[in-house]
Amino acid sequence: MTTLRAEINQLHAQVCSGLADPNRILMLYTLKERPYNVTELSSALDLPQPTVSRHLKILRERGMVISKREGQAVYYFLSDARVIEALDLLRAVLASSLQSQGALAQSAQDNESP
Amino acid sequence: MTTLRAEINQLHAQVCSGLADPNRILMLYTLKERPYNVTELSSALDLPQPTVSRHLKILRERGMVISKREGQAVYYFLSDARVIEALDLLRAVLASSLQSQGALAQSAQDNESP
DNA sequence: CAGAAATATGTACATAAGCGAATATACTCA
DNA sequence: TGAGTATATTCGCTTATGTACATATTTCTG
Repeated sequence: MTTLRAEINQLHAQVCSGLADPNRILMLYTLKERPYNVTELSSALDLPQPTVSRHLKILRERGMVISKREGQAVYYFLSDARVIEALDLLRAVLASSLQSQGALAQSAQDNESP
Repeated sequence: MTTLRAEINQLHAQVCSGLADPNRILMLYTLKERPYNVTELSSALDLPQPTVSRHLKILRERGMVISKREGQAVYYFLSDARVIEALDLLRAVLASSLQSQGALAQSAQDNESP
């Protein structure tokens, strides 16, 4: 299906590419707890303000966070908790993967210098 | 927590970065149905064989697919169905996002040349 | 063992992406 | 309106990533 390819291109361009940076993932997990404005997020994550602003822009353009101005501050909200659900699933995948690798390392060790 | 940051760095490096290319996402969805060898996948997705091989290497290094040699062919298997679950969640996020945008476009149209 | 088939890798190149530093814009309040 | 605070953007640079093409490697078969 050319339709599937198109849908997946959009999935990548609009969502997955938003997860293609560790700082952005960290931001999403941070915003899961409560909304932050840029300065708060900047100091909470110990990242330069322009860096935070740039990443937030990327997440906003992809519809993964929502911004709301309150006076001089702009607060950012996680727009869809399912993003966190997805990330948690991927963390579970990672955990399994690490466990498998560990098991392999173990069996390799068993076979070491026999 | 520096621990959270470390874990998320690993999550990104090992899993999320594997999803940072539309062809790889397409490959994962394809392998969800059944195992494919490189040639089959290459022709099924209409991608050059070296391209497919390279992407598969990336997915394999991240533990997202498993390879098994059968004669001259190397078959690739999806290693963890939760990757697909996560992608489906992200597709749902995308769908909601598009719907919101659509609603916004609609209300913008309502306010058009009043 | 030679040749074919399947897969992996090396190289070169183009492009995308992130970052630091500086600067611009938006908003508030005296 | 002008200073101060918060946020966004631009510029220059560096690094990372994907691809095409050619080639190497592995495995099977005769």
